[in-house]
Amino acid sequence: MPFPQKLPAAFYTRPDVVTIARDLIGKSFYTCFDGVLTGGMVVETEAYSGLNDAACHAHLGRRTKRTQIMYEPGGVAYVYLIYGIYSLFNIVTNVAGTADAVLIRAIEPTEGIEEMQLRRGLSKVEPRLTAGPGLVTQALGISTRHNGIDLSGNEIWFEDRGVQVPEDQIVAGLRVGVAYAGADALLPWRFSLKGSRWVSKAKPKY
DNA sequence: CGGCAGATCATCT
DNA sequence: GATGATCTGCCGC
Repeated sequence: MPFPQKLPAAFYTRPDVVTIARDLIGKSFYTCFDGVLTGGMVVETEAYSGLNDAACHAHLGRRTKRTQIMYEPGGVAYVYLIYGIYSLFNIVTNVAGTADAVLIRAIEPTEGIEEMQLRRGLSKVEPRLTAGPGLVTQALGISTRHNGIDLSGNEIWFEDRGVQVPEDQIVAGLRVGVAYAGADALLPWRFSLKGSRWVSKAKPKY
């Protein structure tokens, strides 16, 4: 099979959001706005499930203006503003009517590094470039105006570039910033690439 | 390096 | 009216 290959809709519509979050480690994440290509390899994700996950915005089928996009078929973006400052990017997964999503928390930069430095206001290439969910979106030029965008298009998409990540190189841990979710905060639904300096430094409150 | 205050606003109660 | 799937800068060690 020739690489690179844009991830097909079938990758996102699978039913297990936790599996999808794990599978995304090692895939490539790109944006191309006004002919400017930026991106890198996904090294950290978190899974959120509409069913049985109090940390999910769409917990128990909650439908609000903000969460409605999560009920679309897998393969579109869910982007929302947090703390009035940062846009967080998620991939909606599973079939229509379900509300699962994968938060992209960190990437290892590979394409358009200078442009990403410009967007982040950094003169050096360091983890602060893309190691965190609010930083990835800044570096890639993503904001809430991209909420709902289709990942089969040519502005925001994911690719399989043939990178093989062995199971034992993927670390499962607690999600960050979801202490409000009670027992569900203990779900090991955060995945990261072992040893990568591009994984965010944030630590779960447990 | 660790802890903490502050930024800033769309969304939801 | 309160809060958040965050990040930065400042302060003290």
